[in-house]
Amino acid sequence: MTNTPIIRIALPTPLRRLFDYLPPQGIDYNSLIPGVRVKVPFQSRTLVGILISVEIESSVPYEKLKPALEVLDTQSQFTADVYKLCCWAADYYHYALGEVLASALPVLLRKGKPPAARKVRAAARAGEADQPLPLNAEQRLAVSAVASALNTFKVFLLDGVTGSGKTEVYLQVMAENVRQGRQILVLVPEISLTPQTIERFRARFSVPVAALHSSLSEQERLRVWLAAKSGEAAIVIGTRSAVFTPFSNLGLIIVDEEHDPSFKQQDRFRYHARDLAIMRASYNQIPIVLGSATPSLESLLNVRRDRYELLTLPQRAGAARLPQYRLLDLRSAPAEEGLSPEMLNCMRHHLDQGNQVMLFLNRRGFAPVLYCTQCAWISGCKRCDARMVYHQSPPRLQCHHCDSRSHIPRQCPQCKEDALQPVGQGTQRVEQTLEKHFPEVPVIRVDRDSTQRKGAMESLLGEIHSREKAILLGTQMLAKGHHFPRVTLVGIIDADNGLFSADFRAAEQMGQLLVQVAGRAGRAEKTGTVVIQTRHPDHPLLQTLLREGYQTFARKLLDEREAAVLPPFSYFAVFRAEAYKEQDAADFLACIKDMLPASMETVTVLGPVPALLSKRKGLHCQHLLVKTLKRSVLQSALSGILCKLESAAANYSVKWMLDVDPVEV
DNA sequence: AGCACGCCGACT
DNA sequence: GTCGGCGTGCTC
Repeated sequence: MTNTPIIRIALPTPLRRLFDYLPPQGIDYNSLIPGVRVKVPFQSRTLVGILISVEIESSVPYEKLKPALEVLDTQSQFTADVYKLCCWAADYYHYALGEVLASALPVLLRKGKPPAARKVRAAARAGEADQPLPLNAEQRLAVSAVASALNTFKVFLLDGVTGSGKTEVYLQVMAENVRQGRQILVLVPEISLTPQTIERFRARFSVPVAALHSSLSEQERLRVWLAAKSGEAAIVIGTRSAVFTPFSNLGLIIVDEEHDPSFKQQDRFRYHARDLAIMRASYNQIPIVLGSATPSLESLLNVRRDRYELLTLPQRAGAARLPQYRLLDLRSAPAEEGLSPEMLNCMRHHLDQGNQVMLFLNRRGFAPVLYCTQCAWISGCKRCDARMVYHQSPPRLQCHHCDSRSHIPRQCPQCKEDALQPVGQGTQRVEQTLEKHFPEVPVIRVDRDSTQRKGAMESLLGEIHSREKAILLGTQMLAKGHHFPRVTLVGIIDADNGLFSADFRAAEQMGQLLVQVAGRAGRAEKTGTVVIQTRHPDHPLLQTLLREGYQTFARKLLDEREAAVLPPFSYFAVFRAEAYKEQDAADFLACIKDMLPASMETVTVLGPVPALLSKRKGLHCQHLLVKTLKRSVLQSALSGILCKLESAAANYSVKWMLDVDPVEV
């Protein structure tokens, strides 16, 4: 027996347990505070872990305990709420606590760098803050509802279409919070954190506004993190990982475009930033506002169950009218290169009046596949279960899943005939068609290929704003977050993808996309038109969306989900396994299936089945779906098997991951 | 997940 | 004789 204390450390490793160490030699035991970073030897490596607790004894034999190398901090790196949030998330998403804690820290701190950043001169604020805009009755109601809940935990769903003045509601609620000297966290989807957005917030407030986005250097990121922790930054705007930013005095959280799937992290630690933000608000007893023109079905159900308070904004502020929808039946009017004659006429009409037209097609490249008309060969990817996309400039075949590229064959690789044809439409091909039809109008293409270069997006946006007439053509990156006041016509080139899909969320996402895209049309007092090309103009969901609007559409979808017992009326988790041999992945998942409580009739297990994209980068991917009617049953069923899983995985050569509340199945 | 240890093939 | 292939096993 010894009276040396033991320190329990969470390490950034996928092993779901804590590790015990002896304190560093000669250290003052008073400096062993939970939450400090500790440098420790771990097998042959040195890792930076987080001190969780100080213990009197360890279940590990004393002679196996190694002394830690160094305590790196004098105070915890975690505020109480963030620490609690990490513990909750590690449990809920069944992810190793050490990795969750590490992911909540800026990279420089994870690596063991000192918690300090070079000071920079605070940006000089030019002139007075912008004045608040006058509010309509519903906006005033929304502002006062949130303002009266300051200092209590309450979730608000702010349902307001584009142009209804949602941002103004945020700004005025924030202003009230700023007056009380409390900090604000604003979460936005990746795509909408543009310099314009940040500028709008900066212009309104005379307090420091910091932004956390992907193009910051690690040094800058640490600086913002420290400024928030010290209370110096009054407002932090950031994408999903900003939900872990420490604050000294957080008073309000806003999640803009709460339905956006980019709030769910899709690799490693698969958390949902909106859901974590709600937990965080409850820990702090503060209000949280979820805003969207197209709320998620999850949030709508929470409104229905009186967990959230719904705040609705009227259709559109001022004189601007809702866009008019038109369906074009592609079966009766054959499209030339993807564009039906009626679509072209409509475009001509709007362009002749000096307006802009926006066309939306969710496929980049020239054509989605190269096809041999002689022997039916298609350009498949060798490493993926997907097709190589035909790109024209620069000419190549390219897989959009593994990025492998090849030259375009002149003759069919299979039958050697000269009969190859690019089939279907991508943005590059539509661009070419448009240039033929409208030689006098500039076509501005916005997709991943045209915005790859740093600053390319900004210059394309600049061009759009400087032009009168123009055709904007793009993938969904064009649909989100940008404002184009001159656009009066929006064309959807193919709406059918969302109508018939294996993923039960496809219809919800299609509806959200159509409404969001439509919201881009007809601002600035010009009436907008939305033209939708489809082969299924009678589809009931499409009809409901266009005739009765998103709310009714969403209600019908919710009813369908309830009838089919799909989320949010049930709870999903998916085990994904990848292996070079398909059988290995399937066997491993079958082994998990056997571990799940078979007797429990409230747990349904489906699979293993090949994933939608069954082969990626040469790896075969299989899924196992676990579904329960009660959240707590899912939680305990998963907890029960995860500890056994670590050792089992080694017996199969598989890479596996667990996705709780998956956004795609 | 890493990373070391371990036991069998073609290289200066 | 050694460099190095990735199978197996462990991390306080």
